[in-house]
Amino acid sequence: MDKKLTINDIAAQASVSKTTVSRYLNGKFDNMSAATKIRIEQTIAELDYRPSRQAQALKARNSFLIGVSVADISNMYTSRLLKGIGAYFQKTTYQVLIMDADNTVDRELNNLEKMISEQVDGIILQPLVHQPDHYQFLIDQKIPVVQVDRYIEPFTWPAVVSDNFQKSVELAQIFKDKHYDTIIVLANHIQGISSRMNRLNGLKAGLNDSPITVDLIEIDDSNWQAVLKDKLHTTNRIGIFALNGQVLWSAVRFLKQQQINVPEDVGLIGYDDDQFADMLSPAIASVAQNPQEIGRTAADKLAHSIKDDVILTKNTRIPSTIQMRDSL
Amino acid sequence: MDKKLTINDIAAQASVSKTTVSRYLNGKFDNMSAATKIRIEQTIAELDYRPSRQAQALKARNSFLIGVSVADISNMYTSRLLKGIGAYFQKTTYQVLIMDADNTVDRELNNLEKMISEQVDGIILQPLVHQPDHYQFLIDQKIPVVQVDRYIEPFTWPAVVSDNFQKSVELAQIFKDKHYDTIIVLANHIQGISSRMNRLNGLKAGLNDSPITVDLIEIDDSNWQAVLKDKLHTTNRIGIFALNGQVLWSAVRFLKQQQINVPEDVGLIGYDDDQFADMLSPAIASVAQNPQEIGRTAADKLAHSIKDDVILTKNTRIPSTIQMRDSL
DNA sequence: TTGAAAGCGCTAACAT
DNA sequence: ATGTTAGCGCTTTCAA
Repeated sequence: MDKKLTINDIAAQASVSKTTVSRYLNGKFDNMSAATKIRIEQTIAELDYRPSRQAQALKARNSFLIGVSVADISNMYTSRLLKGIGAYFQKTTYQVLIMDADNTVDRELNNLEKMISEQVDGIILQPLVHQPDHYQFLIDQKIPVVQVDRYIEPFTWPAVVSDNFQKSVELAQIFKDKHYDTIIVLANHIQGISSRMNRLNGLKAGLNDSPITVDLIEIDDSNWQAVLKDKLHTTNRIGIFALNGQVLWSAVRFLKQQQINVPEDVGLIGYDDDQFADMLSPAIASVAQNPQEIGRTAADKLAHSIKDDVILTKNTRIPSTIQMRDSL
Repeated sequence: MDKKLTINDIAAQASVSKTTVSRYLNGKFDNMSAATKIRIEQTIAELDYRPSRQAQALKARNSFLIGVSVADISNMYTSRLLKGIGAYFQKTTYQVLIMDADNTVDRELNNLEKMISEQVDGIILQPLVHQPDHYQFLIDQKIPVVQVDRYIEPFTWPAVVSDNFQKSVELAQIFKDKHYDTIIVLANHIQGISSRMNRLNGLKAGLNDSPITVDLIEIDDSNWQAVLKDKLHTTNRIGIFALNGQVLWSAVRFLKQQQINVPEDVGLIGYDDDQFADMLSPAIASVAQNPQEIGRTAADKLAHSIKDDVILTKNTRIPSTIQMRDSL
């Protein structure tokens, strides 16, 4: 493999100093003769030279790198989140370093340390842990961070999330109108995940003036199916509220397998994966978030936070919508 | 914001030269007194210092960055592909720079140029264009590249793909056994996308000893629904073969809306999104690829290609499996 | 209008 | 066992 081209090669080839080439690269044409400019331009084109971002970054003391840490890269919420983030930074000089924590705390930690080593200029974080002290090392770095989807408490960094609590209050009203007796909230490990907690708490808050009871089942629990089956043995009207797409599909699969009919035997609504929910028979009601907009907004906030060196700790809520369908 | 720590800060604090610190960082303890080692260790821990990868990379003449260019980040195939790639490089010193071409040729070009500027050590590419000359600038860079999912022809870089052709031959046998008369292949723009072409051509090859005809409908064509509807007006036994997940769901939605029954009126099988296909009624048969393994394999090939500076142009096929279900 | 030289944070050859 | 020094590719004074 031949050696990489450097600014010196261009300088030599164009018979100017590298200072002048550097000026050209940075658009400083104020005091440059047209002839020189053209010569450099042609040389660069001819040799197909591209300046090293490594070296530029070293000099500039910032890397033009944005770190993005997601909980699990392989779900649709994340995909769409990344779409929003990527589309934003595409138009800028920043590159995006995406790291997948794979829902593993150690891995997230490792990823964040790598980001620091990469001298990232800012981080978008979907945190796995909700205690701020877990992230103290990051706080100490004073790198701009924007949280997405969830947040640690108390607020240390701004967060861009869905209107989880409010939407669950709305959902509570629907359950009341439809005369449900019991709501079973089905979730992954919920403790400390603010989005999930808010979905649960919003529901409880919305139902606290009614006799409707709320039960939580975490599907990380290996015998959740038995527990759920047990709860379904009643003449009460029961609704299941699945707190994310993955959990929703677990529920659908379980109900199908148990030959429990929706909505006759039990009502069902879940978060995310709206397009698929629509295609089942019966069509499943769902709460549709807007992860792409969450990503875009977070990217925008981060960019401003980097540029203005200003620390915003406000929580931004992106509206989601309840899609009513036959399952409820 | 306070200035970043450098190797000089550690050297000063620990009263050694930065060379010694550098030796410590690189694990060269051969000729280092235990006392010095401990002192440096403590200083680094105390100040929470992390060496700058920018500077290390500049010195080492490589960036420890891997560029990944995907056609569209927001679909499940891609998510799982990235999972496999990320899991592999997680264990290495490489960072992954993911860029979404958003199915736009210009954007892919822009992304690849950015990767070159970042001096990436290698690239994993899901190419949008199949003419090698479109990528000539990349070929000229002599950066190791591994293609995934599809490939340009003639082979310039190694590719890791699914066994598309072979699996379609298998599928052809199923269509024959089930006495179909006509197969409608439903796809996105197919020209030049090797994976899609191979799926179509494999089917044709498998059917060429039978009277079964094959029709292609591209859903990029705005009136594909009318065309499809028209073809369905026959007493022939028709099977629809959707070449990816997105297309499959378009088909499902169309059939549902037209109240065309599967499998009574028409047979249906599609690529990808296997878990969802399973939950519909009737359950949809599908060809399940293994994108995570494709990603892992591509990452592994790329890593070797970088390390050994060896150019492999072999095509690697990762097996997929046909999941037969009620829809066919 | 242009160039020489210093320096960004790090590594490595060559001292001692 | 440790330090001095040069240099990676670039930008930026300062000088001419």
